[in-house]
Amino acid sequence: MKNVTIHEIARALKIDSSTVSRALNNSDRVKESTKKLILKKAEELGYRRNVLASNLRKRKGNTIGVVIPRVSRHFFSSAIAGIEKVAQEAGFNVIISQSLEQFDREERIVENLISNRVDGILISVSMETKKADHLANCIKNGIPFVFFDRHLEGFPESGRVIIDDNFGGFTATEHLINKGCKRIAHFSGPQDLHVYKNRLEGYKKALAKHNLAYSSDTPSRLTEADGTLLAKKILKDFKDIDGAFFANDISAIAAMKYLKKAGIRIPEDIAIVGFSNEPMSEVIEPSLTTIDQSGEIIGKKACELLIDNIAKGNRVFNNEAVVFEPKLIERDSTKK
Amino acid sequence: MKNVTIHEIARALKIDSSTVSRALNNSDRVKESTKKLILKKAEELGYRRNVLASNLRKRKGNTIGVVIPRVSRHFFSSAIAGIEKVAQEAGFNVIISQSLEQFDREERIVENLISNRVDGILISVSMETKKADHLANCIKNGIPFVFFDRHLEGFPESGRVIIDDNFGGFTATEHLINKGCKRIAHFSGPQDLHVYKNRLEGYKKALAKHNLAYSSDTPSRLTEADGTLLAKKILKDFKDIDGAFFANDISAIAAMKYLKKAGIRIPEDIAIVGFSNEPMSEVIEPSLTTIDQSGEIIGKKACELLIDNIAKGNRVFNNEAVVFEPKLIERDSTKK
DNA sequence: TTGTAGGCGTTATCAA
DNA sequence: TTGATAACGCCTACAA
Repeated sequence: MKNVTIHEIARALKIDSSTVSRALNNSDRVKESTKKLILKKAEELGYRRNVLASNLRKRKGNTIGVVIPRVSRHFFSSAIAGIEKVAQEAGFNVIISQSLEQFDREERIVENLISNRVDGILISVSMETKKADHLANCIKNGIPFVFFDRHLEGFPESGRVIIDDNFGGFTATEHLINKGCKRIAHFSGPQDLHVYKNRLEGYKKALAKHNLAYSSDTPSRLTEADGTLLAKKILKDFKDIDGAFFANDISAIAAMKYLKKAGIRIPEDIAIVGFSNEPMSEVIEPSLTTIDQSGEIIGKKACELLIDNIAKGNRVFNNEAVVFEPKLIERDSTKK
Repeated sequence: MKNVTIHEIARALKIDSSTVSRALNNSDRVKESTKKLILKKAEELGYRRNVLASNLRKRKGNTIGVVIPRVSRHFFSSAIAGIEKVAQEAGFNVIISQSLEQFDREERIVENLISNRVDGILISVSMETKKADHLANCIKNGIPFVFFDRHLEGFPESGRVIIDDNFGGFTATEHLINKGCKRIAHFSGPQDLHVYKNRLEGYKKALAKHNLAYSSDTPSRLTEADGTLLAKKILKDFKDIDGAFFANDISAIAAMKYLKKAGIRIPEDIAIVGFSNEPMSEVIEPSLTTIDQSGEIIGKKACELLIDNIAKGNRVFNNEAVVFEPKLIERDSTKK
């Protein structure tokens, strides 16, 4: 399986490979006529630049690594869409990997990206991530990264693009209050992640503002199974609530399914608000009131910031914290 | 930003870099004691193998490229899960790219993968894909690929892992017939793709078997918007149908939403069957009867086949066509 | 068990 | 405008 190289083109044309290289890179230091000749011969021989060799020589590969919990979550797949758009325009390739919410997977992925000499990393950390040695490694290796959505503290070098989860939690909760709910429960996620901690804070703030009692369960991982479990708990331990704010849609929807089967009327008995605006939330009945995070915009912005930092050649990092304001999407699960 | 190389380790230890290389590759042709020494020094210096250089030298990169229409479709994200599992065990990296159903994107992606010298490609083609020059290019460059789900004809070199869409279409349609439907419409996808053509064939076969009349619309791309459009057409041109088989869940669900608003009762007025078993199909009311494609199993099998072919060093390709039988998931949208 | 030497395919620097 | 040469970092015959 012989691969055509610049040397073969050079040999065929009886010129030097360095000239071929220049021509293929469209340098202006090569005569137009020979350039044409070279391009033609390259086409003819089916030449294809060996990106590995080129990157090795240039010590960079024009590649951005993206690390997310899972591609199947709507927020993340929209973020990817935004990232790819920006990256492509700037001539970067994108490598996507999913941690599946597992810290060890996340570690391996980041190690791998470093080893592959990516130019930068966009990351939304897993639910298990508490330490950040793997990210410290990036810095050590001169690879800039930008957090989006789920971030960690302690990285003055790196930017982050997030939403105001505190505001989101506050808005969700106050919406329930405005609808007349008096006993509102909140079901949160891992508190090591700011997104969940802040949603909880926002919830508390809204309660405090309106002088209502606090009623929250221990945080879960907010999977579908967790949602079902939480619904059972509601029927057992939170029997008197009239409103519930779930920290994501997946758990909220699973809970709704269970509660409906148990004869609880939504929103009459319990009004419900989710978080993320998964496509499913529009489909379930009653449709689920939720908070939209506009993943595509966040992805775009994060990618811009990263490319900016890559361009800066990691001298002075742009460690901006861009914060978007999430939007309440009012639907039937709170329509009283 | 100095990167630690094997040479620096060698210099620090006053030995040759080739010994270092051997030690780092855990060769048994280096004394245990020096190996220990080298590993320790490597750790100490924060050495990290330059995968680019290593791959260049070895002329292969232990990487599999995956090309799919979109990550946000349940079938594809489950397929990815299966692929990653198998790939990881075999020590391969996985690069995921989405064509977004656009042929030119798909072409670019494949070109890119070839340029990056991936060891093999797993692909499920876009709805726009009719030609396959880009894949012929893979063969020409000695890169094996395996189709999964959406495949093309004319590649005797490459295997494929698919489901029996004909059977799926037949099963879906006969299910409607068994439920008492007499006038069943089918809404298909691009006929260049075998999956949709075969689902249509299966539909026809079931009708023929039961002596029922055929009633199908021109194929669409089966997006959400298409689903809404199809629902409008049903109200206008297919007013008398009592059953509908959609070639995917996304369009079926969009249609259901519209029909419900228009006062059509499901399944009483029209029974509906989708295809793919998207998570949403379980959530909508009535829950949607559909055909499950078991993405993870397909992904796994496809990846195994590919790795098999990679191992064969593209001498004799395993061009097996593995066909899985899809399963009907009966839900409320056909419960008469 | 270790060292020597050369090359994977490109690109950058210098000289012509 | 072109050519010669070295280097990017690693691996692997071959020799010692």
